[in-house]
Amino acid sequence: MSKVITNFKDKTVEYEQLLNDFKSLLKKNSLKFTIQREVILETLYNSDEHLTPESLHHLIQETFPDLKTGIATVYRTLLLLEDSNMVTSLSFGAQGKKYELGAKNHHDHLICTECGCITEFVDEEIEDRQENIANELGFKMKDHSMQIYGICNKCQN
Amino acid sequence: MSKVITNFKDKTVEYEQLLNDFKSLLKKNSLKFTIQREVILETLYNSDEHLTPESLHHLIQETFPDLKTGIATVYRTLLLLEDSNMVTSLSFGAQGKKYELGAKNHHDHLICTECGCITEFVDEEIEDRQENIANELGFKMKDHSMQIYGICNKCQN
DNA sequence: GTCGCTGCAAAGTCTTTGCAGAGAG
DNA sequence: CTCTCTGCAAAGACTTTGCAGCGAC
Repeated sequence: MSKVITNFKDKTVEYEQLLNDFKSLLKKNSLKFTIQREVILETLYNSDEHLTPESLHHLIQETFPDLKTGIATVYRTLLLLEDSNMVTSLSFGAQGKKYELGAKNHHDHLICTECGCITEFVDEEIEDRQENIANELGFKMKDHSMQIYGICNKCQN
Repeated sequence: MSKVITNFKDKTVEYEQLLNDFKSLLKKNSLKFTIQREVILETLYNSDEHLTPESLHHLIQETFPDLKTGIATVYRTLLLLEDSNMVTSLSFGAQGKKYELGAKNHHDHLICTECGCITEFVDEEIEDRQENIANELGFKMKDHSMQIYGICNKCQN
């Protein structure tokens, strides 16, 4: 049975925990914990959306108008977070990537081609099959992504 | 049981057929059949690789040195073919898209993160589940794509 | 204090577009 | 002939990089 994930962040990862992970990561690599990096992590955490670097940047500017965060820092931090597997990126047909927190909370995506909205879900059956397929073909699986494109409930009206 | 697709093009779509489809498509939209468009379709057909616009362009320049095909025409034709569902594009983590012929021969992809090679496969079980999941969530499915990332057999050595 | 980080702007990529001449129908 | 295509080069969109001053540790 597949399961729609509506509030997985609250259930599985507390912000405190996330922040600590981030700090450990930074310390381990002799990197510095800056206000910009914190704000980026926090904004990603508080957003239910899948954000592009640009939309994330806008959101930060709105939420923290006093902090002049440059788009370059957003890009740099997203790369850092992605390399550390703290965020995952989705590439779409068009241009640009969208980022979301939490590779640990694996899930796949239903993407509406009308309004661009994204619904997340997990299906154990598919997860298992993917692993099996990779094995069958001599592939050492590291990750996977699945997108279903279609028209969401709202847009069908 | 999943199935690796090794030579699906030969088995399912003849080039003649493909070319005719393309010509019909063009005629239907009052577009013209040009040598550049033919060469692009033919090169896509003859290649087993998933091609980027740039690699396709290079390949064409090598194969048809007399024909000065511009990269812009390659982009324009790929967009045309994609809009008409004659080719499908894959977006990767990095930048750029790769194109392949034949939306009709649906299959998913195993992508090696080391060498970038792509193995195609079909798994009925997953195909069915995807359809079901979309239905369960009130989604009218139009298309889907699935990629498994990992390390291929060769690169494990 | 040191050394990494930031914002800015410049430089890179990749892709799209405008245009005048070429070519398909 | 007409109207679309093409190649070229310029423009655009998105992302990365260099640098000088700033700030975490």
